[in-house]
Amino acid sequence: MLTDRQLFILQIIIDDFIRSAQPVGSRNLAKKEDVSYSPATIRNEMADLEEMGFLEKTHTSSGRVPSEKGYRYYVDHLLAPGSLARSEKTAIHSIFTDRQHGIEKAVQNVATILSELTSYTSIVLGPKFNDHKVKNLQIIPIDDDTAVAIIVTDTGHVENRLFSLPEGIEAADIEKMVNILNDRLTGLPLSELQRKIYQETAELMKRHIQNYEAVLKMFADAAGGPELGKLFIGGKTNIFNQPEFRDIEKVRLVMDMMEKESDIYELVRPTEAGIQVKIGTENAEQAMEDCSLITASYSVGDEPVGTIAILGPKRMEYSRVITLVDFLSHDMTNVLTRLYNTRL
Amino acid sequence: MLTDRQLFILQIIIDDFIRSAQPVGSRNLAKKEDVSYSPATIRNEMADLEEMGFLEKTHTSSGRVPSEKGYRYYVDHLLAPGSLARSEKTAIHSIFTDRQHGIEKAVQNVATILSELTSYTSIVLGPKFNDHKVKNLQIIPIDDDTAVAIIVTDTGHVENRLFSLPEGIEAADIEKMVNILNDRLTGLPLSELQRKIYQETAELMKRHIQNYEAVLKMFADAAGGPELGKLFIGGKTNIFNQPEFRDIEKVRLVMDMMEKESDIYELVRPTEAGIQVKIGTENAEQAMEDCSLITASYSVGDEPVGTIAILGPKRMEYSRVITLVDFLSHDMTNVLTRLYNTRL
DNA sequence: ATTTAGCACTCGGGTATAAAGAGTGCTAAC
DNA sequence: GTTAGCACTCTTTATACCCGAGTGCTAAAT
Repeated sequence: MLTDRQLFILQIIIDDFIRSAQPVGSRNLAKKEDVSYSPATIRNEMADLEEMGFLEKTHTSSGRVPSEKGYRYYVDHLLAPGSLARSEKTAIHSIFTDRQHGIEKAVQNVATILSELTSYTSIVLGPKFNDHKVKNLQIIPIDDDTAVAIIVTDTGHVENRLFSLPEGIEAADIEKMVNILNDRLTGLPLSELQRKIYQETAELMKRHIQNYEAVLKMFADAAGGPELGKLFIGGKTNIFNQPEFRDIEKVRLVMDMMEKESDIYELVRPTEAGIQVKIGTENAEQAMEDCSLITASYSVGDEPVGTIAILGPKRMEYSRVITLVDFLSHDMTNVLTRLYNTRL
Repeated sequence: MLTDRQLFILQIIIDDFIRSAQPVGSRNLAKKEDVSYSPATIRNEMADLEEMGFLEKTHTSSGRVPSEKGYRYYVDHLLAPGSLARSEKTAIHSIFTDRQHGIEKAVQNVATILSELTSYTSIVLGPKFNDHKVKNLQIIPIDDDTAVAIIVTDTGHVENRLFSLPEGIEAADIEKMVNILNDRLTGLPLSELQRKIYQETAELMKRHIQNYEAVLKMFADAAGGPELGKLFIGGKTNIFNQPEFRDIEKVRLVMDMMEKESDIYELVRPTEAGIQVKIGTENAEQAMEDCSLITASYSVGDEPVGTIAILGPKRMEYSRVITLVDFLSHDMTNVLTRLYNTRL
């Protein structure tokens, strides 16, 4: 449906626009060394490409600019697979060498480095802990009517929550409870914890502890943690560098969205595995109209547990970013899988 | 040094400029009902005020704009003490009624509500936990060479850190250690924890546990927590509403700063008690040139533990914000002091 | 049947000019 | 001491103008 020459011209136009942010005209295009057609020929092809919806004009006599459909086609069919510089690879690997600070810090670093490497905004959805298994449970009484529930997972992650103690509960009873809980629940994945608390321990507790129900209920409530991981965003202000965001209203739209965690979750919520590219209005979010989002999930074993994403202008360096995000997501998958399996 | 009339005029000019963001001219000023001088008189006074450095012109024949010195004088001498609307007071009190979610959530709410109430940007430096006392210590081994250190304070705050276990340590030894640690360190303020760990427990451990030193060292390292509380920022994008920040470069400067935690810490690091107003270049930070910052510390008992702050344009509603910040900081002090004391 | 050269036309951006509006400073009168 | 009057300044807005980059179309060249 598109001739080779049309493909070639479309590609050059988009490549050029991505670099320059300027509408590209037939004259300048013809001047490039690897282009051997006359401006007039190019104009004709451009007119056809526009008619088919791949290009647009900003006004009647301006050069051409890729349309959303144009970008889509470019991403789906024309992308030259890029490769990473050695320095980029080492930068990425270095994130995970220092393991001592725990997963959170590492994920934070991923966000920072991604945004620095791309000079776009990075979003990293930290791993969810549903699959991680309970290593240890504690109930630490704070005063007469409050206690802290602590859950340690086999990955070294610690969840804690305050909860109310019913009146008249005894320290000895709490100790007994903790023993029973640990005995029965250690090794369970967090996702099943809440469901199994009653099932596994109620019977036993009934026998040994009076008034156990109220405590157990509070503890079970506290155990119902967040389903998703934490969000990290790097390079929030990088959008200011983009010439098409000289307009303060546009910047504001994007900035406002970035402050609203729920919107960002919606954007990067893991859906399918692999790399996804959402261009402009392909994103549900209104504020993303002039932006594109490239997401990749990373996994532990075969289970996707989080997402890394790059948010940039529609005029994004798709090739570079896709290569980078792909590489990094695999790297994260490897590291996390190894980390997790050694602790099984 | 300033006549009453000059004070009066200065005040009206600043009030007006804060409202309108427009340079104010003699003609318009004279039209106000409570002004009974002719434009010419006002012009003379304005010229004097300018000569003294309280006012500035944006160009030779523009109206006057307050200088930094003008704002300073206004804040120090001319501020009409404002009062809060009932709705504002209830909004503030409501932050602390729901205590179940712990201090972090409450502080987060403070930031959000502050920014909504003022439509400026709010910064809240969460309480530091130095004074909070150790309630319970745990060491949970994760695998052969890693463990999590957990510190629970009497306020229900939980600190946790991953650390390396030396080789060949036994589970039984760890249990003994935890017992000794709890026995000796419970009740100590966090700030002294690290220092006292050796002092209080080394002797005892030497007697019962072999190879205790390596573990103790790691644990002591992990206990050295952050000195300051967490930062919360609300309404980051509110600056976009200010007409003097139509300029994308100015916005960027401020936004960049807000992404840099260390800069913000520097800005709101608690210094003296009470309310402080820093206008424009009175702030060390370059990016604050066109902004003002109003800070107030809040305390537990007599000890300041954190800061709340409002960051806005130099043309800020000083009166309103000061009243609000003052009220809120006292409210927080009361709530936290009560909370803390019941748990002593 | 393509491809290309040539040309008329369009539009945005930059510059010059003019007029309007808001404001000042100064002088002289009140 | 206060104020009216006036000349002057500077910004803003509007208008006209030209230039450059680009297009679309037609006709010639390949």
